Amino acid sequence: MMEHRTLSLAEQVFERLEKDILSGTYQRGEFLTEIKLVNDLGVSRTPIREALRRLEQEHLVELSSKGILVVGVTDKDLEDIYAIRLRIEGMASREVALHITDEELNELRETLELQEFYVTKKNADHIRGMDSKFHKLLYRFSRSSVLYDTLMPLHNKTQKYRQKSVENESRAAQSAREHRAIYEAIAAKDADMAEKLTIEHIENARQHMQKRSK
Amino acid sequence: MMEHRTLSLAEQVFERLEKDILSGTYQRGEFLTEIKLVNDLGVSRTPIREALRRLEQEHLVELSSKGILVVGVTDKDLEDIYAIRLRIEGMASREVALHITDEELNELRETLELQEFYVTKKNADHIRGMDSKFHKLLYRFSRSSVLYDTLMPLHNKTQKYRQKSVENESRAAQSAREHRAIYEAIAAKDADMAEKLTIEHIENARQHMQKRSK
DNA sequence: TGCTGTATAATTGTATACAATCATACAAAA
DNA sequence: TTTTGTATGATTGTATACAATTATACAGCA
Repeated sequence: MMEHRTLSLAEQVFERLEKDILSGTYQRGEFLTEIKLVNDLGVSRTPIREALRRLEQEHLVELSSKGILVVGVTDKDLEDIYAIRLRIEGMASREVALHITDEELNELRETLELQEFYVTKKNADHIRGMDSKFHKLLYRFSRSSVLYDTLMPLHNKTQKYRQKSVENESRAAQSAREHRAIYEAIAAKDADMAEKLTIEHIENARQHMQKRSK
Repeated sequence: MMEHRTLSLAEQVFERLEKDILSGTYQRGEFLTEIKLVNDLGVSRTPIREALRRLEQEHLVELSSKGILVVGVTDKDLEDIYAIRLRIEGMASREVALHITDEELNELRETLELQEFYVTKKNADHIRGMDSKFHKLLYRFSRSSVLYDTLMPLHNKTQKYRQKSVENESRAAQSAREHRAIYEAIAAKDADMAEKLTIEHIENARQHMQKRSK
């Protein structure tokens, strides 16, 4: 396992497994056992079990006496996720526009500029990283832990779709432009506009996803 | 610890701690340690730690090297929760109306009738139990695990408020009437009506809460 | 053939010992 | 007085042994 000290093994195992499930390394329907994970990850069962409890809570695995069933994210889940985000993610941006500080605005801008940079460089992984960070910052700057806790898992579960999405150059560029528009509305403290643009951004992502899956 | 076999100790500890935090037995701001919980609950640290990881995920506690900080639910959280439920809980009822089976309809009706019975008996604890079950059934019958996983923790966190709410006879009776109206719309497979009535129900609960807290 | 009981193996569940980390108090020095 | 170092104790982090449960295969029997 990696060598970030300060992150407990349980934490590292959680992130690794979450990533591997969301990215498809562990396939939906696959069966695992704790012992297999001990061998794969080189840590004892204790941190693995603690990570599995959290993954179960996120509905990414189901635990039973038979073993660990990888659940992952279905196409139906993705549709439901976008339907929900369409209804509440605008709330977050509204709150951000109302309360953001200069320092937070800088962090948001730097993230956006990096995203735009990676779009010109056509680096899909980094684009997705910055796309993710932009949304995560919005959730945090909403100053609502409830919104954060609700939206983060929903956003995370779209990872596999977004990976494909950013590999599409025109969608990646469009997405960055939409982020910039949201950023400008927030910088102008225009809450109505920030909310409206965020809803449109989610709606565009949803339509792009549905178009792809046909 | 209790004697429900089939539920693991980790599961029981999670439910017990969740209940004690949501009901206020453990107060917000209070510090716990794993050893204290070992003594309080009479089980070893292993199941306690697994439960704590889940509680941390739900943002009911914060874990650090100092110990376990009880976070609980603030008034601000409650406002955010109702704002979110107002936007998505109607979605769930709509899906229920579109897909419910006769058997599920029976279960919903029996839950509703029990709630009405306990309202006449003025049994606040049981009213809240049935109120909770009604919502939980709606989430389940929506056939969307994403909606279920999103709405359940939000609903659970309103427990302390709802306890006060059902102790108010007129609000308890009104809430039961609203549930009946939602049930009738679902039974008639009227998705638009089910959605509309659910939104109104949440809005009423929210207004009642805000009135109380003044 | 199909059912049922039972032995066995695989898996998770739990407790506990020990390691590592971290907070704290306090003393020493600047 | 303030800062810094350090010892101590408290707490969490991790590994592992053992218990309990459960799935499975298979033999025996109707």
